[in-house]
This record gives sequence, C-alpha cells and structure tokens, in this order.
Amino acid sequence: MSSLDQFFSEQADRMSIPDEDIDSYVSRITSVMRTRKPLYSSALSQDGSDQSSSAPPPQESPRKRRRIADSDCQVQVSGPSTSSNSSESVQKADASAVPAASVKRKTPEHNPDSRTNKRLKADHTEASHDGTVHAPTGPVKDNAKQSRAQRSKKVSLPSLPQTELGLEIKHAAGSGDGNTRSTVRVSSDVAGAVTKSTDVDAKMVLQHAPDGSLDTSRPPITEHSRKGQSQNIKLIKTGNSVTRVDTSNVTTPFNSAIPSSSKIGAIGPVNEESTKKANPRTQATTKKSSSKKKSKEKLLPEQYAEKIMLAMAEKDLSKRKPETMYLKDMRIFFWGGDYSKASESTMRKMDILVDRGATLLPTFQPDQATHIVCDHIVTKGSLLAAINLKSLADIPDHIPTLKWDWIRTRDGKGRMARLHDHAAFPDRIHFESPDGVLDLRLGPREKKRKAFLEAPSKSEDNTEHSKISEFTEDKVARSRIGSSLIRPSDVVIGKPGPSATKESKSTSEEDPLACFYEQARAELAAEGPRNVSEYDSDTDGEGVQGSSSMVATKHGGHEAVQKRKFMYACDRKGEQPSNEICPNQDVIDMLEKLKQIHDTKGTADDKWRVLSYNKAVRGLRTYPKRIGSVKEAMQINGVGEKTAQKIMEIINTGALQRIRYENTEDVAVVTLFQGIYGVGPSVAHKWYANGCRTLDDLKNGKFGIKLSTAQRIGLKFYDDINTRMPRAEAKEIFDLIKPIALEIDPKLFVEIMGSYRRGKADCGDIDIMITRPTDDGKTHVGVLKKLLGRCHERGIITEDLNIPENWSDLENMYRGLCRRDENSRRRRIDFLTVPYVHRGAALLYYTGDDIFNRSMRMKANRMGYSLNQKGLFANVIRNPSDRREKLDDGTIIASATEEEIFKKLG
DNA sequence: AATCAGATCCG
DNA sequence: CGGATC
DNA sequence: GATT
Ligand SMILES: O=c1ccn([C@H]2C[C@H](O)[C@@H](COP(=O)(O)OP(=O)(O)OP(=O)(O)O)O2)c(=O)[nH]1
Ligand SMILES: [Mg+2]
Repeated sequence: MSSLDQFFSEQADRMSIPDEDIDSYVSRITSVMRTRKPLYSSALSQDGSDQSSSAPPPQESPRKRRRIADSDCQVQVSGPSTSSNSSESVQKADASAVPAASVKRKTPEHNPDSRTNKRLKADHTEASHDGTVHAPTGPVKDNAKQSRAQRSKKVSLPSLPQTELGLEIKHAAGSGDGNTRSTVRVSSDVAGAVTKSTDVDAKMVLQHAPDGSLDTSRPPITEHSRKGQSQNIKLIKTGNSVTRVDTSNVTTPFNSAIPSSSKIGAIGPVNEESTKKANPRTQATTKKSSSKKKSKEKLLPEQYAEKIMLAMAEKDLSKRKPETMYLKDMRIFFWGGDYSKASESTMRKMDILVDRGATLLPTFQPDQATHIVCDHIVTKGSLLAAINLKSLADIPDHIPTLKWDWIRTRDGKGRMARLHDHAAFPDRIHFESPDGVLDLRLGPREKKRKAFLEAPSKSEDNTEHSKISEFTEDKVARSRIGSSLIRPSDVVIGKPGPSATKESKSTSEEDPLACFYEQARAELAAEGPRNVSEYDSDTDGEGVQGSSSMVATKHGGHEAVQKRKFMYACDRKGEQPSNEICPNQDVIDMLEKLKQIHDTKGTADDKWRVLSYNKAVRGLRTYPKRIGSVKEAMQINGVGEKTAQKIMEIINTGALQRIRYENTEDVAVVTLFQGIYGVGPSVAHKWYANGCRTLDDLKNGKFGIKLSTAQRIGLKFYDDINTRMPRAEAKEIFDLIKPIALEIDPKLFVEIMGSYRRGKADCGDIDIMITRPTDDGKTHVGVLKKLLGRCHERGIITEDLNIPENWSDLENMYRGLCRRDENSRRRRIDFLTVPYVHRGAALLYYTGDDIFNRSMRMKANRMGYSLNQKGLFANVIRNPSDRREKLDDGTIIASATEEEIFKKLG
C-alpha cells in the first residue's frame, strides 16, 4: 500500500536537489558477460499440464512494493507508539527472542562452490548454456514456441516507435552530475479532457517530439466510445448483494509443492492439522490442481450471513432458553477476513452468532450495527476495506470493534467480557467504566482524523476531506459533486517557507491525512500515444538554473553541481506541488488494494496485472476531475475497459465486489508475510501452506519455518522497514554519511537518489550512488567497503541485509539498515557504486521510479536499443531462438549523462 | 495472441 | 537456478 | 489488465 502514497508525493517534484555524495568503490569486470539470461519459458498457458516435479514460475518480478496495508501511514512519531497491531508486539518479542536465537550467519551449508560454478558458466557464455544448464525440468517446448513468435516480432518492431511510454518522462537535465532533473511530460489527455495547467512540478520540460505516429496511434476516441458503452451499468447492489462480479482473474496462488526444505520435519503432521482451519486451497500442497477447482457452492460471507439469518427467522425461537440467546439485542457485523468465499471458520462463527440470538448483518451499515466483530486474523486494513471506511475513526463511536474472542468469553454467570479486553485494534478501544459509560479511545492517527472531521475549520491546514465518511454521506452524491468541485485543499499547500524543514515537515508527514494531499502531479505517464504536450513551461528561476546545469559536462559538472546545489534552496518547492488533491483518491485506494491482492499471488498473470494497475493508478493520479463515466475513465492513460468498469463501480457504490471476493485470509496473511524484507510471494505462500498465520509464528519458528539472515532482520524490524521516513530524515542521514565518504576520498561523487531525488516528501529508503572520476587514474574501488565499515563504527549502519560479493567490482550494490541516532527508527539504506563512465545511465536508473524505468527501457527496445544502468546500447542482436539473450551487446551509445540518453530516446 | 525492463545478490 | 529486491 |  504504501507504494501508493509514495507515488503521489513522488511526483511532486522530481527535480529535487541532490545533495552531495561521497564514497568509494570497487570495480568489477565480469559482469559484462552475463547478459543473457535464460528464463524458462514461462508457463504460458496455465493449462494443466503440470510438471509434477517442480514448477517454475517464471517471472521476473516487479519489485515488491512495500506492502502491508495500512501500516504505512501510521505513526511514526517518536515513541514507540502503537503501530499496527500485531507487528508491534512482534517486534518487542523479537527483540528479546532474537538475540537468544541469534545464530548469526548460517554456515554455508550447501556446496559453496555451486555459486561460483554457476558464475563461471555464465561467464563462459556460450550458447551451450542452454542445454547444459537447465537441463532439469525444462519446458523446452515452450521455448520453441516463444522463440519463433518472438523472432518474427522482433523484426518488425524496430520501426515503430510507438510509445508505450511515451513519454513520460522525465528527464534529466543535469549533466551527469546534474542534479536537476526536469520532467518532460506529455500530457496525456485526450479528448480534451483536461488540460492541466497547473502543475507545479515540472521545472523544465523538454518537449518530446511526438512522432507523427503518436497522433495516429490513438484513434481511440471513437473506438472507446464504442467499447465504453456497453456497460455502464453493471449492476450494483443495494440491499442485498448481488452483483455480478467477475470472478475470473486472480489466479490461484503459488501452489507449488513444498520445497524440500520445508518438508523436513514438522510438516507432515503439522500440516494436516493446520489445514483444517486453512481454507481448502492450502491443502493441496502437493499439487496444484486439486484444490483450485473444487468449487462447490461458494458463497460470499455476506451471502452466507443472509442465508442463515433467513433460516433463523423461520425457526421458532420461543422454545429456546433466553440465557442462550445472550447476543439477542445485538446487531453484529462479523468480518472474518475472507472476501471471497466464506471460509469454514467464518461460517461456523456466523452460525454461532445467529444461534446466540444476534442479528447478523450481511453488510456493515453504520446506522444499524451495534457491534463489529473481527476474526483474530483480521487487520485494520482488511476491516476498513470490508466496511468501506478509511479510518477506524470513521466508525460511529457507539459501535465497538471487537475480536471474536469477545463473543465466546463469558464469566460464570454468562455475562460477557469487558469490551476493552477484546478490542480488535489497539487504535480503537472502548473502555467501559463501572457505570456503564463507554469511553472510546483512539490511536493518535485516528484522533487526528476525528478532530479534523469534526472541526473542519482549522486554520492550520486543511486537509483532506475527501472521502471521508462514507457512512454519512453517500458516495454517489459526493462523486457527483466532486466533479465540479474544487479542492478544499488549496489552502494547504504550503508550508511556506523553505526553511522550517524538518519540523514542519515531519508534522505534515506524520499526519495521516497528509497522505491525501500529496499528490502529484504528473509524471506523466503517458505512455501512450498521444499527446502532445506542451511544455509546461514553468521555468521559473529555478528551472533555469537547472537547465544550465545540465549543460555542464562531466567533470566540470560535478563540481558545478555542488555549488549549485546549495543555491537551490528550494527544495521545498518541489514538494509542494500539490495542490490538487486527487479527485479520485478513493478510486486509487481501491485499485491499490486490488493490486495488492494480485501481488500476493505471485503468478505470472498476476504480475502483469500488477503492472497494469500501476500504470492505471499513475494515470488516475494525474487526472484532474472526478470521473463520471466508463467512457471517460477509458480515456485515461493506463485504463482499459475492465479497470474503467471497476472505477465506475467504486465511484457509484463506493466499493468493489471484486475485492470482497478475492480478499481472503490467505491474502491477508501472505500480505503480512510479504512485508518482511526478503519474503516474496513464493516464500509467503509456502509458510502459509505450512500453517503459519502470524509474525509470531515465524518468530518462534513454528511449523518448521526457517528464516534467512535477511528475513530475520526484516522480521525483527518489521515496523521500521515498512514505515516511510520524512524526506528531512533521509537528508539528515545522508548528511552524516557523505562527509565520511569524502573523508575517504574527496574526489568521490556521492549523491542521494531514488525517491529523494525525485522530490518525494517521504522516502521508503535512502538510495546513495557513489562513483568517482577517473581522471587521475584512480577509481572508487574499495571505498564502499571502507565506508560501510566506518558507518558501522559510528552506529549509523546497524545491520547488513546484502553485501556485494565482489568488493573489487566497480559496480556494487549494498543493502542494509541504518538509523539517524539511537532513538530513531531503523531505515533501509542502499548504496550503489558504478563506474564513472556509466554515471549517466546509472543516475537515470537510480532516480527511477521503477515504472518510469521500465517504460523507458521498453521504449528503447522498440527503437532497437537496449537500456540498462550501464548505458544505452545499439545493435543489440538477440538470439532469435532462445528468448532474449543478447548475442551482441552492440555499442554503447550513451551512458555518461542522462541528457545524452534522453536525447537519443527522444 | 504476444508483450510487458534489466540487473544484482542470496542460497 | 529460482527468489527477492533495486 | 492494457496495448499492439
Ligand atoms: O524494480 C525496480 C525498483 C527500483 N528501480 C530503480 C528506480 C528507483 O527509483 C530506484 C530506487 O529503488 P527504490 O526501491 O528505493 O525506490 P524509490 O523510487 O526510491 O522509492 P522509495 O521511496 O520506496 O525508496 O531503483 C528499478 O529500476 N526497478
Ligand atoms: Mg528509495
């Protein structure tokens, strides 16, 4: 989730200012050879031919985004305030537990050589590779197919530069060292829809030359219209749910068999036990096929609730003893965390509720419910999604949020337990005083929101507002209004001065509401065809400077840069941009949820859907108006028919049936596990299949789970790692590190990259790039190691997640954790060292964002080039038969400066 | 119906 | 090689 | 899932 937030802000200004740098590095050579990589053909079809032995899910994954649903925005205030539920506890526990168990690095149990061997082979290169290497399971046949298709395609491709990406782009201005990066944006609007005029963001815009082709490429309007129409109306539910939902997509999870490691011990027995509670899917650990299709009648939880309530209505209650009906006057909304089909456990619990006399509400209705009861596994985010509210603070105060335990806990006299002993979430607890008065205690974040909602008029900032309370207002109504409305937020913007940075910033950052504002502008996304954009000429003074900087050439460049850097005082500005709050923020939130669900699955299909959702969200984020129709939605950049329909469903009903349908326990748990650094879909599903459900299970090694070194650290600092830091903190940490690097070698070129350089208000991590001019014949080899050592001594870097294997390479990647001081949270930090000649391409790469990079690389391919962090290559010859291995790397066309690359790619 | 970025590091 | 991350 |  957090990724969403990030994006918003990110875009705000990419032009930020880089700061300084430092450091040293190493050189590596070998890497070059290995360009080719074989990937197994993906299993194209999902058809059933399974290979019993091992399933190779292909995939190249898009990077895992920081997930965990709500955790991100939270509190990050200083103290260990409460954070998202479980995680915190874990952390604590961990702290103690982990050390004890600290096994530190595990020995290289397997043959150490294997790796090297591989490497050798790779270097070797050779076509033979194919045969030798993957001999084992290979889906060879697929290859053949692919290849052939591919080949043909390839030929034709080069000629058209369509733009998928069109352009979004940003680009860079700065000379190699330049710091400023301007953005080019092509506007994406099509039919006139909006012209957005105001964006703050781009400082300078370069115009892309839109090829003629572009124009033509988007014939769409008409086309769209035709498509668009059909559905505008899908059904929507009202009282009862019945909507047609497309159940398709979202493939079933990984199912892969349990790898050898897991099977080891416990599994056998454990697994069986666990399965009873797990949903059916998990059982099939061994084979995929079995589980998935066993579809009997599946009912949505709400459908089941409705069904049993009806059944209950027909029974004669009079014969029951009143004492057994202890839930009699309660109107309960129960949430088991399963969106799709009601799990056994959910149904059983619903049965109990009804049996005890409760009125079970199939859907949450604020005006009717008296209690909300959640299964233990339910997270705050899951519940909020289910009831379609944005914050716990939006739930009417009189409705307590309780855990299932509360239902079953009664004292000897049959009285129910105290509410606060069974609160579902630490951020929303109802304390009962002896006299029966309830005192609602909210977490800090909720308090803020509540205060805001109740007293909208605060001089300070405004905020949000957007979608607020749904229960009070109907979305529909709101949506309509939205289109015409202006954002309330104009006011906000600014924090005036540039100065005040950290404090003010932190505040804003912390404020949960702040998330909404961030927004961003643009980027653009445009991929598409079209567009023309105009320059946004926003060259203000600042922009000008930036441009000049770009001009600078390499070496002069960096010096110049530094100076310049200071000049820019403006960093703030970039961030600001925001003026507009996204009119469709609620839509974005829902799409992100859906995206998360797909991200959990790990299959190839879902991976691509995740990519699509990312693109769609990007387009939505910059869309200035509230969307009013499917047709309108389809004009937006990465939005197609399916997404457009979903958008309208969200706008019209405030929710997506699809989300309910797909969001099951496994999704919640897998999402939780994926929040651990080093844990992706495969591992998370494996653990889930083995019976793990909580972070504590993992921590305690239950179900035979073994954690890698990085995973152990990731679990230990789960909250910290999943919490984004204020931009100011990133700078502070960088400012600690840079001098250390320069001390090692004053000629080092050290810059802070990633989201910081793009000007985002909050950063998920600190990305530092290090290189060094080679004028004097020296390089940065060895600097990184030295720098890391010093940072460790100073207590800045606290843990290592990954360290480069070859310290002597010029290109290295380091990943670890650091902290500003002892009272600060740990933050993720990455160092990238690159050969000086590759600095332009490296800056481009490391500045990102990821979607931008992928789009731009794709564009390069279409133009017959190949782009990576080392440079832009031409004459790349790809092996026609085997996937895309490059037979010839061709020549480097550009790599020294970002601008150089941009120019060639248009 | 084929594509969807390209690379490093771990085990 | 496959998984996870950048 | 969107685009070619
Ligand atoms: O799949 C990916 C992930 C990242 N990057 C590049 C772009 C990105 O900007 C940079 C740094 O990665 P990071 O994960 O730190 O992303 P970010 O853009 O800095 O965002 P965040 O604020 O989450 O750190 O690496 C890619 O090219 N592909
Ligand atoms: Mg980053």
